[in-house]
Amino acid sequence: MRSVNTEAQTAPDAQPTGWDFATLEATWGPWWEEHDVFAPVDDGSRERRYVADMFPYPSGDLHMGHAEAFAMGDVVARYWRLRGYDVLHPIGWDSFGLPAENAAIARNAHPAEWTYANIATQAASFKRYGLSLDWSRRLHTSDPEYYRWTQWLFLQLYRRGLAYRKNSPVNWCPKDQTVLANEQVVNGACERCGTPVTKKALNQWYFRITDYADRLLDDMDALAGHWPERVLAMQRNWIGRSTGAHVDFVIEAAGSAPERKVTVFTTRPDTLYGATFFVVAADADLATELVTDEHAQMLTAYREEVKHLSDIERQATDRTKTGVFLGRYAVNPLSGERIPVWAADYVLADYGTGAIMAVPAHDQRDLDFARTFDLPVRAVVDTGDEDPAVTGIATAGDGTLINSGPLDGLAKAEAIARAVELVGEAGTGEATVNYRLRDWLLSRQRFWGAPIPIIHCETCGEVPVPDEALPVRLPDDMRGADLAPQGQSPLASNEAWVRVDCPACGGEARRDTDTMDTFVDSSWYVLRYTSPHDTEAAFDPEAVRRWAPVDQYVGGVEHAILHLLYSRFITKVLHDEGLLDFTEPFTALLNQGQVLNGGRAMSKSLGNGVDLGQQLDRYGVDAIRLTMVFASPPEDDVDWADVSPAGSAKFLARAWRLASDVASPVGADPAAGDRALRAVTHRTVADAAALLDDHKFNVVVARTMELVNATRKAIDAGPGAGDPAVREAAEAVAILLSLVGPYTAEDMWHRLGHDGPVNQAAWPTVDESLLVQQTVTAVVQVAGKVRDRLEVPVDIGEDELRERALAADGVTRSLDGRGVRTVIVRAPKLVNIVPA
RNA sequence: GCCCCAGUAGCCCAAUCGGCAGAGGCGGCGGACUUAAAAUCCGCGCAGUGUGGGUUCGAGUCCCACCUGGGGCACCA
Repeated sequence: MRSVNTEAQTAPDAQPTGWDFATLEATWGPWWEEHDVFAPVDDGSRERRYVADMFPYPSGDLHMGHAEAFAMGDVVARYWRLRGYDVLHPIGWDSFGLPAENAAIARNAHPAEWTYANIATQAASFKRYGLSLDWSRRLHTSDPEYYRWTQWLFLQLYRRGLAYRKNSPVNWCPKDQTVLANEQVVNGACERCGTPVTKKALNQWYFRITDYADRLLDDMDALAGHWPERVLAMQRNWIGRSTGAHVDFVIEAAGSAPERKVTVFTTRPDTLYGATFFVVAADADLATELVTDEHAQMLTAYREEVKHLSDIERQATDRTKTGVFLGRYAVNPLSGERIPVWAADYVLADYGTGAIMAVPAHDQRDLDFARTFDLPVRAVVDTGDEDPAVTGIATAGDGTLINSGPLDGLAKAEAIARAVELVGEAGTGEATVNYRLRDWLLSRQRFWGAPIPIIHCETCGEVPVPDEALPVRLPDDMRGADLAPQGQSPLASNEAWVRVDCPACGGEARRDTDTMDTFVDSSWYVLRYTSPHDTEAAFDPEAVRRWAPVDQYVGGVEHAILHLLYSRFITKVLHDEGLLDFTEPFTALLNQGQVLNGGRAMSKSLGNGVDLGQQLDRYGVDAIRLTMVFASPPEDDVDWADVSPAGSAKFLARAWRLASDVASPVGADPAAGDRALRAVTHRTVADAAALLDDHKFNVVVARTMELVNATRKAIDAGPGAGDPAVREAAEAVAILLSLVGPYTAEDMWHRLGHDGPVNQAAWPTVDESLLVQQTVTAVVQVAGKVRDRLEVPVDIGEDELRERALAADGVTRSLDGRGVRTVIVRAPKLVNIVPA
């Protein structure tokens, strides 16, 4: 059985000699704070870089996942500082949200109490964790000074027509008693609490993110190579652009119902002649509008039935198709054929036009429906497969058009183009594009969020709260049971808060009582970091120009769509508003993996949780950070059962001891030092830079370990502790180690005789001449197998190397009299002799 | 079903352009020091790169097919 680290199984280890992490932490933590080491200078003397970690939600204390993510971000921030950049590395809290409200209800408190207590705990933990953050820019999205500008942002979108209210069936979480955005529904369940989501017809606020679908998609080209490919793939998938055509069908008059036109969206206009029936979404208004009196009762009953299905049930793909005939007929605009109109729940009200032409021969869903209700199936593309009417398997591949009048004989792609032309000429259709992406439902019926800054007036309608009246503050007299979910926002019951004079007419009016999705808060915070104390604007355009966009963003892949898509959208809106000169907020993205234990995510129910605080107590901050970084590439998961924080501590102690052993004075000229050790030092530093640029932090640690080993050997069994090359190596170790073990590295740096912070040291200059080797081992292969090695000068010529290789003992032995067919020479490293 | 990513030693992981499969660590084994242990130091690599083909003088690396694991999308017309 696989072992799992748990508190119960771990007996205290003895600490490695000399190195005492508790003392180092107590010494250097306060010293960094006192000397304000990590705030950017922002005076333009150095090139600026902006690195941000996805800010935390203040639920309890920091956990192992935070420890990993922030360790990664800090490597980048510290590396860039060493490379001479002026680095902005801020911290803040995503401090609105449901957990605070639920805690407040349980404890009869105000959500702010729980929230700010947790923030204080987390802030203390962040400081202990030794992160190189600029604390002066700290922000909390639940501060009125912040959410004032979130409300301002809402009004920008409102004024641009990008924020609107509509009545629509929306996702409703019965447990949390609030609506959810599409992005927050995972497999038909609430992303937060796992409760199956139901549909509810409500009037809700939306952001028109679909207007930006094309740009969100196309601008990803610029992110390729800098963002993880899978995140881009997920966003592409989510936006789901599909090209096709709108085609108008006339629905014939029937009884009292007049003739009317209904448009469908199809990606396969080539199959128009194969449409044998017509389907509208059962839950769309269109269904009730079309149904004849005779069939109305059937439809009502069917709609009732559909309404009671959960999303999970409705989406089961193996479910038998259901639907009702509406008593009407649609006319095919090309063939003139009359086809029956049905309502069914497999057609979605909010995708395309909520109506489709059904081509059962070439669409599996339509075929399933046709077979259930015994509707005709007519193949119009000869794909070479068997007849779908017989097999029950729709054919979607390429083929030759048949039974299709003017399209007969064309291939699929040609037929699509021709069909679009034909409907275009007839004035009954056109090419179009459709998206899976839906508008962003942002209103929430909960308390702990930024109130939507709209006032509802009977005379004037929707009136935006004037900018100077912002923020619309949350009342501070609501607590405990006042906040209990009740199907509408708790704010609605606070009459004193709701009643307000209309800003337009002065008459009696009421505030909008919904609050904003917390993803609105987090969609713009990286802009706020550039001027967090600005009281005149959401952000100072000058400051944004200096720092933004974020050069390196770090966070978990769980936000691959949600937060990242929303931030990209908001950035584009602010760009269109003329407030930003860039259109993407995050130039580069790094997704750190998860921290697992025993192959599974840590969880209470599995009992495999590892407490960060206890790990820090036991091994020290540096050892935990080092363990996180060294375990694997940043984007891979770390399994705590597979790693050894004790081993990390051992290495840190080993590195740290080097500093005390160095016997040459500060400034000793390394040129006089041992060349072999110097070559290792300079090679390591040069490689580390390339590896860091490539985010291979685990390899940087491995290379640092090598350098430590080489230095140890030089002290004990080489030129000795007094050699200046040993000092040079130890200083390089301190600098490299400062990326992941800041306390240990800082102490080393000072023991080595330096006064300033190690993170303000310069990245060591690499002496290229030390990287050049005099001789190199050339490998001699016979038929691809290594048969000999030769020490040769690096600049050996091809001919000479060939001769020496052919004369090599191993070659003669291996050839054993056989002749030579070809000799491939790659001077100076390799010769491959191909025998005859 | 479609789309992405990954399979290297008992384990975590390295391996610029296709060029000696092993840098680093964990574990294991052996040794030095010790009355003993801890700590420290030294030494030892045990797999031929998921499978099968292909290209090449040469493949962990490139191509094709497949297997396994992880993730995303999925009644989206």
